[in-house]
Amino acid sequence: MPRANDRDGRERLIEAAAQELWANGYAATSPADIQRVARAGQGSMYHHFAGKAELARAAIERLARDLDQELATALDSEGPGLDRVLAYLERERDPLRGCRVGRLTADPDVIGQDLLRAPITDTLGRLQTRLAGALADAQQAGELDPSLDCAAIAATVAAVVQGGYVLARAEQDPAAFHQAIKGACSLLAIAAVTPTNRRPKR
Amino acid sequence: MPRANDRDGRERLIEAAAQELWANGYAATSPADIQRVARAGQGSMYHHFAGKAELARAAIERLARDLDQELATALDSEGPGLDRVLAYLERERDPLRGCRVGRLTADPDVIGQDLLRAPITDTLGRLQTRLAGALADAQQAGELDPSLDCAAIAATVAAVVQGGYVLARAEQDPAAFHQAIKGACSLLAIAAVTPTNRRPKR
DNA sequence: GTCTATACCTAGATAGAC
DNA sequence: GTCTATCTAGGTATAGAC
Repeated sequence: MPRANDRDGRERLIEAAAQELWANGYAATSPADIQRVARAGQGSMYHHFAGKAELARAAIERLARDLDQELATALDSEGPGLDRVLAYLERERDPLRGCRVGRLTADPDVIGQDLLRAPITDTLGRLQTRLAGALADAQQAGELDPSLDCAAIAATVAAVVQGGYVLARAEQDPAAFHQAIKGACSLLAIAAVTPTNRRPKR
Repeated sequence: MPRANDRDGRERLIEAAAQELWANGYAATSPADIQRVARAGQGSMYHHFAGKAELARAAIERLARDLDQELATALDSEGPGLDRVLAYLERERDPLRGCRVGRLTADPDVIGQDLLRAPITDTLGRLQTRLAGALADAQQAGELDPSLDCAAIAATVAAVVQGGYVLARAEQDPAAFHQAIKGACSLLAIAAVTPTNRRPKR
């Protein structure tokens, strides 16, 4: 029975693979890298997993599950819908590290294998569903312009975060990420204070 | 002197490398791949370039220059500032293919070598400068809420596009990209129609 | 400039001992 | 379960002929 601070080899391999995938992506991560980080040998890895792809699958599911749980905590909380969306945008992050889930979409080997891509599709899909729900709450409460398409705004909000990582990595400067977030918040603020009956009914 | 339709080996190598980098990224692109696409041998490639990194450098500069020129045409045109920003957002793209420049930020080998990263930094930086300029024009013309920080909104707009690619690739569906764009356009539309004197001067 | 041959290393995986 | 040895293919680069 595995203990928290003395995990068995299988668990160490999954966590090492997750860490390497986050840092380097799939193509640039080799089984040897993972074994070194996990302090496990070849035999151990190939005993627990059929190969690189299967270990990556477990690691991606882990990364996706962890992020999904964090987002559930952040977004399904109590409080006004708009506050939840803004809190998501302003969540503490390490911009230069990139999104542990979104960054894998750059890897053709990941995108091309349904088993590897599915956790990514799910997590980013659930994120957008949560955001859209919070935005709908905001509209219900009269906090947000009711003419807006919640699903579209949710996609925009998720995209700003994913794209913010891209800009920050391109400039090697976290400020680029924060700029993009700031702009998104200010646009939402305007959509929030706009009178709901700005447009005539016909 | 090279002709357009019978380019020399060097040119074919650069274009093949650019194509492979766009499709697969740096780590997953091998010299052999490039040679096959370029219909060039080992000797040819190593005659023209010192190695994979140098060829990639030429290819990334090519990709970045081409995109930069396209964006200059699209964004430095005549016309109202806000129209130019919306035209940029609605530019025709292949969402599943990803951004030829932005996608390279996922590659640690690219981000980690200044010579490979510089064209990416430049092109995305110039994009944001152009967007900020168009937004400032819009503010000058009274088309856009003057309380907005143009640089921040420019970063947001650029991020929505980059992130839209991520979402589309995650879902393997171009609709995800278009949703994110649609939301951004509708937020800008609200910021556009908001009266400029909504906030009292003091 | 381009070709072929060669070299060395790593990726990825298997086999069998313990 | 983990270890070591081994294997094949491919990545990356060099050498020298043409």
